[in-house]
Amino acid sequence: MLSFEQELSGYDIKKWADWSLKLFYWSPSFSQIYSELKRLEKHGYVTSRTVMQDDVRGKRVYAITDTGREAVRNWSRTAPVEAPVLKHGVLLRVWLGHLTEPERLHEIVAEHRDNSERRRAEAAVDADAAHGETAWAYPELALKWAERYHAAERDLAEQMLRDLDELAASGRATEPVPLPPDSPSLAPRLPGVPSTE
Amino acid sequence: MLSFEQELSGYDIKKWADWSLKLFYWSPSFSQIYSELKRLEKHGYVTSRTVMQDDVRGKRVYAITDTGREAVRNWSRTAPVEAPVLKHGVLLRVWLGHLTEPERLHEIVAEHRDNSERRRAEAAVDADAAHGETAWAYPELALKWAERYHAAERDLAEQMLRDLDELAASGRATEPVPLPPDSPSLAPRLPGVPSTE
DNA sequence: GGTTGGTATTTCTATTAGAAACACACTGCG
DNA sequence: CGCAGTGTGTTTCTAATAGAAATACCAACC
Repeated sequence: MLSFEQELSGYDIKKWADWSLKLFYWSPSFSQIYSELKRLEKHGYVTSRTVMQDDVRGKRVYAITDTGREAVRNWSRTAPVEAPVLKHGVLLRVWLGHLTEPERLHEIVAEHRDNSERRRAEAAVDADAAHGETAWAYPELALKWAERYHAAERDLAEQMLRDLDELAASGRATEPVPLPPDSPSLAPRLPGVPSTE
Repeated sequence: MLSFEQELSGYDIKKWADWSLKLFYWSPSFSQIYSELKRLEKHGYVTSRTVMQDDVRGKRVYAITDTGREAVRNWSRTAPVEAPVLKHGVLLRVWLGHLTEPERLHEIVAEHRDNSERRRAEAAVDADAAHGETAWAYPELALKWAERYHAAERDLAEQMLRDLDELAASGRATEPVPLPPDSPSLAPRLPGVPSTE
């Protein structure tokens, strides 16, 4: 992110990542960002200086070095093309469809479809904001890709709803045994169990 | 995975996850699987027994308990619908397009398009293998979804290639300064630097 | 005057990945 | 026969990453 040639603090990076990077990559945690910046500086890939905001408060901003720029450029050009990593909780629950009543499963997928459409619209707004700025030509391409990606995700959910309906109509959907009203529950966390005793 | 009612060892789970779950979720590591099975057993969600394969060697297989089945069922029905997590290295490199020569970027995206088509075809084969088995009705739906997902990913890559060509034609693609032949390199790891001194 | 919210960073714990080591069985090959 | 390679099955170690909380200070708002 520093290769865009602006001085950034750890906090700046987190905000920017949440806003932009998040559309096609996970946004790293604060602890990750701050420790990584220190490591990058130790290796000479970035330098830092303290900017005073008033008499008392300062913040540390980082800038990329020539070494760092060449290193990240070299990475981007030569790293192997790897498969995207996906963690799709909704699909996991479809895969485990035998656990859920067909109507509830339908609801879950429908909610995902609606969320996808909302995310598509958000990406469209961001892509418009970047439009025309030469400095943001590539980020704009990524945003346009994100817009289409979420549209595809929405359509895939729509098709899944049809598949689920068809399965229910065919009678091959196995209804699970009903739960007692106060069944023990895993916290909504995946894939493990809560670490609490 | 144990809710499919088969006794499985940690090794079985890893193999199955690599084969099937991987299409829409990450496949957990061995260390994660084995420690999680122990924790699940401590909480009473699974039980285990040792199966002797010959006089010397045995393996530990796990089975879900009633408590465990109700817990995972409850999770699947009530967990909030969360956004899928995506880590798309190729898109990250497009976003950082100012670092790479346009021709090289084109190659990277083209390779990703080809990989997506290959993965689509693989999912199609697996979906056929599951076809018709009532016990695998939901996994089959997930596989069909994966097939369409990879087709969409392929098409999005194709469209990205057109966008890249258009950007290059417009002259707004900023060619990076050439690298000296022996530039320092980051290991192909993201987003940090290698931890070696 | 007190609450809320934003900036900015550190620290702690838990989760997860990844590699390696270990042990044994089976197969193919010279 | 010996032996390399491959697959099953599990454990252990280290590193990476997430997530929450704590700390501070300032500004805006009621």
